[in-house]
Parts: sequence; structure tokens; C-alpha cells
Amino acid sequence: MPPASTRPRTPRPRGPRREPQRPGTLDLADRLHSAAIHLLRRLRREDDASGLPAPQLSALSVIVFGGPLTLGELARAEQVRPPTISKLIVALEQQGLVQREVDAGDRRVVRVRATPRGTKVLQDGRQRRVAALVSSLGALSARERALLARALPVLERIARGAGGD
Amino acid sequence: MPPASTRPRTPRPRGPRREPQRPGTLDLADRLHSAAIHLLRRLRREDDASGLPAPQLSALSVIVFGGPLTLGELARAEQVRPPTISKLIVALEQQGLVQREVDAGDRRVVRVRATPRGTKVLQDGRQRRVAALVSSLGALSARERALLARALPVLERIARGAGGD
DNA sequence: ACTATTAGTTAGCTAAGGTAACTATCAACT
DNA sequence: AGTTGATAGTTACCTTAGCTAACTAATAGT
Repeated sequence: MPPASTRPRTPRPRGPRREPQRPGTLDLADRLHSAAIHLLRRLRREDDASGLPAPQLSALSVIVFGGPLTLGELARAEQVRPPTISKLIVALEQQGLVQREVDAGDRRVVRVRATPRGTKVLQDGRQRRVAALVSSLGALSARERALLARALPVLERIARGAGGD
Repeated sequence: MPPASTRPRTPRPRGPRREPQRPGTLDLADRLHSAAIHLLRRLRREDDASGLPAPQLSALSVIVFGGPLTLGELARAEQVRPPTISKLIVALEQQGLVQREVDAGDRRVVRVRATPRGTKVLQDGRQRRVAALVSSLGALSARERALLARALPVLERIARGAGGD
């Protein structure tokens, strides 16, 4: 995506106001999209440096903090299809970061929990990853950082699909 | 892949003494990361529906709005390595969405410009893609939307690596 | 017992990303 | 000149992530 400055501001869909759509909503959505792409690309490099690709780290994070989870729950949490989560877990398991356990009551379901090592790796990676952002965040003014902090819950709701799906 | 845990533990990016690192900065960075992952996963589905994967759409966008660009400029703008941008452009070219032109003065450099069809596809895709977000944004209160809009420039700076890289 | 449903897995594909090694061109200097 | 070095892209090859479709295994319901 182009830097905002090179892009036309709010290319309002033509037509005589047929929508209670706020001016700027489209522009807002577009820039959100763009920012997410670029942010993720940046962060992936740090994730790589920490030894785990971003999606694996993300899944591990859910497992560490969310306690033992079934694969289906994980897939839903991560918003991916079952085969995708299945492969992610295989990768994590091969590295000794998570453990599978077949549910005693229903032997179709597999529960996944983090190993101590998985927990440690997550925390290390987290620190490293975040350290890379700290300098960026540090370059912000206190006001800007506060702004970001306040907007983040909203962003999280959007990211998880609130309202739209 | 050598698991992170077998490597020497990184010293904490330690803060308390030498850094005015706010409490919460770590949490902020981590949640930003997570939100970006989830947002992008959501948006990719819309991108797919529009006929072009997200990175192609992103590159096309830069080309359409940024005028003719060299591949190197593009790679820098998209924050990817040359081979990656090269493949993206091949894909776009095969679909007739962009054109390559060898620079007259320096025949090593390749300039890429959007075809009319590329421009049209971009605009169509953009509207479709963004429409999915608009309903989510519409579910927000005006206050929340305003919050997001004000935080977005900050987010964009972070996403582009301001301050840190 | 048979059927339908549910949880995961396997197979096979596409796309994106990387590094390493290559070609081609240009610039510079002997 | 011609060689040397730097620069712009490309090619080859690998990994990861994501999908659908088709499969196995277990459970639930008649």
C-alpha cells in the first residue's frame, strides 16, 4: 500500500449520498489494511530472529495463556482452517514446545498444552520481538502512545471480526 | 531450525534504569502484533474474493498511485527483498495489470506502470475489500471510530518502522 | 448394527517470503 | 581500450502458511 500521502484522500464512491456511511470510513478502512500489512512485515523479521515464525508464535501464545485447548478451539481463535492449525501444532510439537493429549472422554478431540520449554520460548521471543518495537514506541510522544493504547481495544475488536462478519 | 531456547538467553531489553520505558509498552507492542496478525487474516479473505492476494494488491496500489516505479523502489516501499517484488510483478504482468519498461538511460533498471485494467481492478478490489471493514467500522460508536482515526497516523508510522529501524 | 456427525489428519495445491548465486549493465580507473 | 567493482534484477531452490477435498476415527442417534 502506498503511503497515505501519495494516495487520494477518501476516494468517495460516487453517487448522491445513498449511505449513512461516514465520510472517511472507507479511507480509514483502507489505511488500516495498509498499516496492518506493513506492521506485520516488520514484525515478522523480529519473529524470525526469535526462532519462530509469527503464526507459530501466535498459536503458542494462545496455548500458553489460554491453557489447554482443543485444536478446533485453536483454529477458531486463530481464525484459520483445521488443516492449518494442525500443521502449526505439528511444527510446535516437533520442537518440543507443546504437547498433544487425547481427551479421555471423547477420544476424537486432541488437547494441546504448552511445555515448560514452550512457555520459556514464548516469553523470550516476546521480549525480543517487543524490544524491536520499543524504540519505535519510544520515538512517540507520550500523547501519541496514549492515543495508541486507547485505540488498541477498538483495533482488537476489528481484528477479531466484530460487527462485520 | 535451532530452537530459540538452545540459544543464549537474550538479556532483557532492560529498562528500569537506563530507559524511560513506560510500563505497558511491552503489553502495547505485543497486542499490536497480535491485532495485526488477526486483522490481516480477516482481510485476506476479502482480498481473495476480489481476485488478487493481498501482497499483489498492495504492490499494485503503490504502482497505481505512485506512478511508474523501479523495482528497487517498489521493494523498498513494500519492505520486501528484490526477488519477492520481482515475482509479484511477474504475477501482475501476466494478468495484464502492469507493464514493465526498461529505462532508456540505464538499461539495468526496470520501470513498472499500471495498465488501465490494473487501475480498474485495483479500484474495484479496493472497494470490495474495504466494504468488509466498513461494516465492522460501522458497528463502532462514533467516538470509537474517531479514536481509531486519530490513532491511525501513529500506527502508520510504527508500521513503517519510524524511529526504530 | 447402521447411519450421520464431528474432530483431526493427509494429500496436493498456490502464494509469499527468504538466501545464494547468477546475468547484465554501468561506472571508474589503470 | 579493458578490467574491476558496484548496482538492478532474475533465477533456482527452499520454507512456511493458507486453502479445499478427501480421508480416518470416534461418537451419537436412531
